Amino acid sequence: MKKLPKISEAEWMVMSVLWAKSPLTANEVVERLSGKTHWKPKTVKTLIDRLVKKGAVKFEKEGRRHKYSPAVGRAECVATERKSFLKRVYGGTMKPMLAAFLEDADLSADDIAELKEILEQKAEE
Amino acid sequence: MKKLPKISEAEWMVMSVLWAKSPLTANEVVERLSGKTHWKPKTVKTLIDRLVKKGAVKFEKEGRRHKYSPAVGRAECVATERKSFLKRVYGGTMKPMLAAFLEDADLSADDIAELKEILEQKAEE
DNA sequence: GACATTGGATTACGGATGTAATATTTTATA
DNA sequence: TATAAAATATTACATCCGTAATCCAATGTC
Repeated sequence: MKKLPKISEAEWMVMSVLWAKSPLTANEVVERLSGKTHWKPKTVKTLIDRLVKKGAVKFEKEGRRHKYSPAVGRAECVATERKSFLKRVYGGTMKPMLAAFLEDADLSADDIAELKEILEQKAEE
Repeated sequence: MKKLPKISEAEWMVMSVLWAKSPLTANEVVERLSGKTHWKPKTVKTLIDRLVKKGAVKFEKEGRRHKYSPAVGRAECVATERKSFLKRVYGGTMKPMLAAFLEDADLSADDIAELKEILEQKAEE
């Protein structure tokens, strides 16, 4: 299992748009971020460059433009983030944290049903 | 609601020991961290100082020693962290993230029962 | 009282991050 | 073909973070 680069808070925004759709040009990324952030285009470009340098994003030249795509999977990054979060704030134990999340969450009846379903399936294992 | 200082990864270690017990002298904090980390005492001192400067830790002088205590609650900090995490990786929607957590988690039968209980109570609201 | 010890205060330093501006290279246009 | 427009590459810079070392002040010791 290859190891994932560390993605900063601001960089996550960029990765999110690329995970949603790719490949994209730098400008397309900028567009998709406007509204969500107030970053100048140059800022976005810097973030993309850093992600490329870290190996989290790759690109191919299409004509003379670059088309960027994620080089790492969203699921793995999320899992990494989740573990780091857990370790930091809950010392690694899942249950208290899940309890806190569930209590806190704003869930529809359907959501609740679905989550219960998951728990029931786990109970059977 | 006053706003919480941002606590870095290394600083969380320090906060954790102070949340577990306080007040403590700097050296007591160092002791409680040894084993968990390889930090030199000076490093721990720096972290404590930074936390004081941020307003996350306070102290009173006992003779020439300082006795340090948390100035912010663990629960609030955890909640803040949780929200930041959520926003970053799931764009703020709870359900998919909870589903991922639950599916992934290694839970005992008791844990599952307790979590289901929470969901059932929520369903009644 | 002089000196060693011990703790707190100040300073250090490289790398990461947020937030860009400037410079250079391509490409399109007149 | 000279120049403007656009895209990429390079550079900037303050702050935060990890990781300490050094300096100073109070205390205990001889």
